[in-house]
Amino acid sequence: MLATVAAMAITRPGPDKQFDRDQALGAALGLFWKQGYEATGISELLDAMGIGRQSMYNTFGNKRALFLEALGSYLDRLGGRVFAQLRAPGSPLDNVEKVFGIWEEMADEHCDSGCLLGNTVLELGPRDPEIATAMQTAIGALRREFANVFQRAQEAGELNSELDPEDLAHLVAATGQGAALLTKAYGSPEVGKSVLRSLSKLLRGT
Amino acid sequence: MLATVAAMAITRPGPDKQFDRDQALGAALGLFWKQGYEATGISELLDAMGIGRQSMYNTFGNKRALFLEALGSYLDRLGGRVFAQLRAPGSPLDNVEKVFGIWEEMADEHCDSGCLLGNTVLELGPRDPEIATAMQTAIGALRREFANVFQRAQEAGELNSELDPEDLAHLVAATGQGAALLTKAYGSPEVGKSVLRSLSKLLRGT
DNA sequence: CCGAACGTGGATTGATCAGTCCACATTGTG
DNA sequence: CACAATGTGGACTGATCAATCCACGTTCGG
Repeated sequence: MLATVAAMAITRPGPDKQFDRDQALGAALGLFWKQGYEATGISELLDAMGIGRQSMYNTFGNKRALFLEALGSYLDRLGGRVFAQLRAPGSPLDNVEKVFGIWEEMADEHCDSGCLLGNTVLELGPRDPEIATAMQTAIGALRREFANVFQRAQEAGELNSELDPEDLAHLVAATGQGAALLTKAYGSPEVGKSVLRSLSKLLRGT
Repeated sequence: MLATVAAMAITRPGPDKQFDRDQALGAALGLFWKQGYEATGISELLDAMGIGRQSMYNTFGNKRALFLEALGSYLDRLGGRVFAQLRAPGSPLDNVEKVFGIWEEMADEHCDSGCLLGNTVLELGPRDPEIATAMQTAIGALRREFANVFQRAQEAGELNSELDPEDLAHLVAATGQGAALLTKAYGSPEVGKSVLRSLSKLLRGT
């Protein structure tokens, strides 16, 4: 499971850790996100996390486990925002566009990192079946949520009912990934944002 | 330059190479394409190419140069087909859909490899400025060609003239990359093909 | 106040990698 | 036939990597 293990509640003897676990994990996430798994070395991670070697191994296990935790926190955080927005009351198509807004915000703040989900699919998918399966699951969850919201949009008369909600969900997932890739390719958010706005227009039927 | 250096025309003494350079390059391309640059080792390359270590270094220089040649041949081959189709006489929008057909064909034949252009952007873009620039150039050339064809489509009345051809070109480039990514994520061509067909429908105005 | 348990950091290890060295085989030339 | 030039393959090298070992400092329980 990629789900983060809940922090141990039992009090135990000995000194507490001298660093903030979540902050260290966030620093590791930033590096993995921008550089990828293999291109990020342990020493580099330790510098960014501000902790020593043994502390990292004691706390997270090994490099792969650290990466899995960082990936899980990324998916939880981003997925949480996106899913909440898609399920929010109000116009379904407006909610889709608000999700595009979240993605544009990400492009602004992380224009040279892309999307960790897509990055991981390409780098680790071919040689790590467990990660590949987890990524399929994450994409599938996103697609299902979009399919639902497109279904509601059709029922509300906001969307051409000849289109298949499942296919549109695939299209949105693919275009979102492509926008993240172009954003990283150019190191600037403008192209990716233009992509999302064009897709909005097409979905609106113009 | 990524352009392949023309084979030397001058005859020279000594024995000829005992292998087919293009075939060896193709084998290397297949591995880099599927696995990425770092995940592909020299020994693995040599096995697939069917040649010895020293032959590879004599012929291609080093791993990076071998990769650049493989990448160049990929871009030349695929770009050649796509550009020719976009410039072909006839309906501009039909030509766009025929390019989608080329991409679907690629998804069928290489469903677990994705697109080497996108793969390279994500893996090597952040730490190899020369490659990053080359990838920007390749994407830019593709985008320009699509923008031209969308312009012609609008002049022919095939496409809503309120849309910006440049933005649409970005959208198509992004969605194509996203479709390749989803194809690799699932290891099957169906999702990617559905994405391209949905995009076709939307471009046709439903 | 002492001792056990834990966190920490520097030194070390074993594996793996790209790249090189060198001896040998093969071919064309004088 | 012999020499020179080139292609080839196995052994080797130096660097880098993740991961471990071990000695030290700190904190809490009895």
